[in-house]
Amino acid sequence: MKNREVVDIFNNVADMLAIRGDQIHRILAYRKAAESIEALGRDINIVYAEGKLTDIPGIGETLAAKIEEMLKTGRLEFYDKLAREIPPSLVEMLRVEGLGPKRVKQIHEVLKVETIEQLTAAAREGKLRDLPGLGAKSEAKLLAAIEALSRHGDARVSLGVAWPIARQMLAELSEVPGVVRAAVGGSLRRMRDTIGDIDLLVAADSPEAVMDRFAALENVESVAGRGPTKTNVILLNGLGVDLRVLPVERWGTLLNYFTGSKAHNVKLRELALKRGYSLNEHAFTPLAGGSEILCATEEAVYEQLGLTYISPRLREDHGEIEAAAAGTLPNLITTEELISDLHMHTTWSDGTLSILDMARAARDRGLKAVVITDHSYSLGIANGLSIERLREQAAEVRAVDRELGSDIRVLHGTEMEIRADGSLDFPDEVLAEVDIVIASLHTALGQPKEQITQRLVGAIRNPHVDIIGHPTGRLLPDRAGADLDMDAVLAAAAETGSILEINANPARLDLRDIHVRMAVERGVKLAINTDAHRADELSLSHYGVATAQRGWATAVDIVNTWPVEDLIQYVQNKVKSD
DNA sequence: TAGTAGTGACTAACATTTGCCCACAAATG
Repeated sequence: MKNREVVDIFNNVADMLAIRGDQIHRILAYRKAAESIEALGRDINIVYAEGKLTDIPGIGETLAAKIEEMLKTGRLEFYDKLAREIPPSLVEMLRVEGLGPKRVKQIHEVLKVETIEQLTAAAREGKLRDLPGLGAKSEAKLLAAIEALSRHGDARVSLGVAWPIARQMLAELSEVPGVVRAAVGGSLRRMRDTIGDIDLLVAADSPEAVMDRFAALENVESVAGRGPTKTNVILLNGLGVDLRVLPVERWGTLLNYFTGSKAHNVKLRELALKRGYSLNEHAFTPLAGGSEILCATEEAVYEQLGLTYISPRLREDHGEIEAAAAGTLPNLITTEELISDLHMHTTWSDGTLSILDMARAARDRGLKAVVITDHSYSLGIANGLSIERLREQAAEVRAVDRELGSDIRVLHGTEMEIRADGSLDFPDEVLAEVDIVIASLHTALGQPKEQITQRLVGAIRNPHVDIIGHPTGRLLPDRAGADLDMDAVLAAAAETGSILEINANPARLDLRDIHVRMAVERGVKLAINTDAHRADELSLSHYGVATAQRGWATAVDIVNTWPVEDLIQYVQNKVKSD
């Protein structure tokens, strides 16, 4: 059984318990366990084999025993028993916006409705409006919500899709008279790899004008709710957008609240209570009575709590609050610190620009070094290079390097295929001729864990391979990527000094945040590369930086901050030390 | 249910807005 299945079962159990009306803390225990396993980054089977299940936050003896049962038998008796009482199809009904556990229970008990289909029929027949607490309006709203669910689902979109939309909306709201500040909040500000909805915040004294403009933006399909301080809309693409407007003197608490995460907020508010304040999005209020303490900046919010400022990228309740209290937060990598990009393509394979044009574009962006890394021949669909063409290309790269002089170093590399059988496209003597070797998986990503892990570890152990490109091969938001044993991959990289890539393309973000953090903890070096196929894709590096930040990475962890001579020295040492 | 203190009992997840019905459920971070 995989992590994902354990997570799903625990989440389903939590939903079933909620519908049944169980005690809140029991429900929370299952949710917390599911979240912890989701953020684990390691195969739960391995953690179990090590006897370390109860080391996972929120897993005690009872849940450890349940995990053991699932891993050993593939089933959970408690879940099966619960399913006989609360049909799992009722859990599906919770996905309908506007339906929570109480309503689902009520509808199930009174009308014997068990599925979304039956719910639709009941609503069409006008049976819902007679239930206490519901009316004709709720009935119509539920029908619309069911329709929306079947049209868009409740899928998340990738960061790269949400970010430009949010920027555009923000720009338009900023133009409204009276707007002092406007910002993105939520998971988008935290730069999670996928986004469930967009959260926007505005500082203004009179919200009405802002709300009007917001509701009238051209990509807005419908207004789902509107009050004096809060409006939420659905975009044409199905994405939800929330807008919150407060006066500027409350900006710090507002921004902090609306950035989240929820778990981070709850922890902060608990901390506030311990220090004698109630904290909400408006202000700190002394429990003993007295006037509010307003925070115009987030720095002031954290200071009031006795914490150093915490970057939005870290706000997941993954230890950042404790680190801020102890003053041990890392000095996170920034985009400005990147001076090289080690992975890009040209017309020699599937890129759109010549070597010279790519190098110039990189130079114009202020980079000090680039590595030209076109595909190798077994990736035929991308016009991969043969040995002969690779050698021809080397001459052109050297010429471009000379032509551009001291402004930028242009190095020759390759993005070489790791073939399905684990062999590499180029022999060692050819690899020795190029400056930087990236090895990547593009095919047969569905191989069994053992096999694909060995395939990647084999490449890591080749002394000529310097970087592993987009290690898992995932594509957001839907393709999961290779089922790698990340413990084994990181161990091999740590041992050999191999560099793992954080591919900055927002459709990849691979390595992902939790694996970046594991790599940083184990001293594995990382590279933030754009994998650009066009000039404008060189600007994607900030997504990679955000991912690195979410993994608590600092400049020393990221080889793109190093002077290029140091990097060349580093990869040459790898060959020598073999 | 987890965690803690202590081997069975107790505590623990914050604070809001909105809609719709007329007090509460749902949704938000």
